[in-house]
Amino acid sequence: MSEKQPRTRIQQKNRELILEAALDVFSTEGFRGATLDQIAAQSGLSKPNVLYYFSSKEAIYTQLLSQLLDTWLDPLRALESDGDPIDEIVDYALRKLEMSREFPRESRLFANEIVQGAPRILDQIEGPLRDLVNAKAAVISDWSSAGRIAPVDPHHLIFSIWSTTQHYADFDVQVRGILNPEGESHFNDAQTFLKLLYTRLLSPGAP
Amino acid sequence: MSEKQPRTRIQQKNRELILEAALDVFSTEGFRGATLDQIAAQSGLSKPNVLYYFSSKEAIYTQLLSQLLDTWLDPLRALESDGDPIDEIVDYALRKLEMSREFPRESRLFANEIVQGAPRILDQIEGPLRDLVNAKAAVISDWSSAGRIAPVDPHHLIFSIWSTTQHYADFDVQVRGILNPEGESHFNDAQTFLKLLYTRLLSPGAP
DNA sequence: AAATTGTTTGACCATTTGGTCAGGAACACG
DNA sequence: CGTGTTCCTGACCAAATGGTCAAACAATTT
Repeated sequence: MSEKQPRTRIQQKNRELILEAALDVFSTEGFRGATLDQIAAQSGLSKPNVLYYFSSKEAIYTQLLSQLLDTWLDPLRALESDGDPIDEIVDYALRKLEMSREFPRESRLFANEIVQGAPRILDQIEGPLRDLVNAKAAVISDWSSAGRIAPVDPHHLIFSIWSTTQHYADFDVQVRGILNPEGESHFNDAQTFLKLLYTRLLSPGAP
Repeated sequence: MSEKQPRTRIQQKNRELILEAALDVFSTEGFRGATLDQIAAQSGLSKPNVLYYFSSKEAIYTQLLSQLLDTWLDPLRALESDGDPIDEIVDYALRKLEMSREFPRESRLFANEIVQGAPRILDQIEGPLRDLVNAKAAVISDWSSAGRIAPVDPHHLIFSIWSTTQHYADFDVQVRGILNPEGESHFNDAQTFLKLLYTRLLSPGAP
């Protein structure tokens, strides 16, 4: 299913060039909106040359997408049932926020795909992603019924972590437009805020 | 700047038909990804006829966008400094969630535009939106320093409300893919969760 | 150096796309 | 009814787009 793996240095290098350029383009234009000419220009290669390394526009896109999905879930995988529940969840949120800071293009690529109906990733969502989420939701659920954190719906907790953290990558323009200063200090404020948000939510207390 | 207003019933009706169809198409494909043929087909009119009512693809899009932005901020406008602070904020979040349930296409249209860099709405964001947010942030800030709610960064509070609520419209496919049941009951669960989230965050207590 | 294999390109193609236009059909109204 | 206005369409166009291909160019191997 995936593209044949590189045999020469040139192949290695040019594939990376293309994927890098394609990430730029797809993440800001979506699949349909992106053009091979843009990707070619951005990567410094000619269009036929791009198609020498990838069989089609779609091949580049799905390659990017499948590469991405795996890394994307690492922060959630790292949530362990051993540690302190609140720390684990807060840390998960902060790790996710960090990914938004480090890899905003990847986040936007994903956002574009999902907003537009996830036409070429739906099975990944209903398969592996769903399983992972259910597993971790079970862990949280256990913490909850053991009284170690305040009761919450674990699925919606996870959704809220996704949305609040990805927001800083996906809606970056909006965030910047409202907090006019150019500085990136708002990521620190976001960190503080999220720590607060989930600590207060989960600290045992009210029903 | 806006299209001349309708003079006949036919104009009225067909404009609405077009905008309705265009909302469908633009919200799932983004501006570049959408085509006039799709909009024409969806609206049941011929392509030249669509262009009889709107001067260009872009004209349809910007019309939709400017119409939208106004209604979109109503829930925030309704946040009053009079009422009980926590109720006001929780109610705001619930109103916003309700909009995600009622107008998911509008939410997705907006999401597409922002994710792709807000090329034709940036000034609206840096202008009116920014002003409104700052005004309401000031209100929240006052509540905060009066000790009526626990201290929080008001801007990031607002961002978190936007993201958590819009998530249910914009990432609908993902949400459904994970909570496999077809039923829409998850909106009720979301409501409960958000009520909890913001009540716990804002109830005076911890630093 | 010749032969083989891998890389790059200019020219080309079919289709799609946003948009135009001349004229016809439907409607309004005196 | 007739005449002006609004509405609608088929035919058309130029540009953009995804993709192909034969041939030129480099690298590598023998």
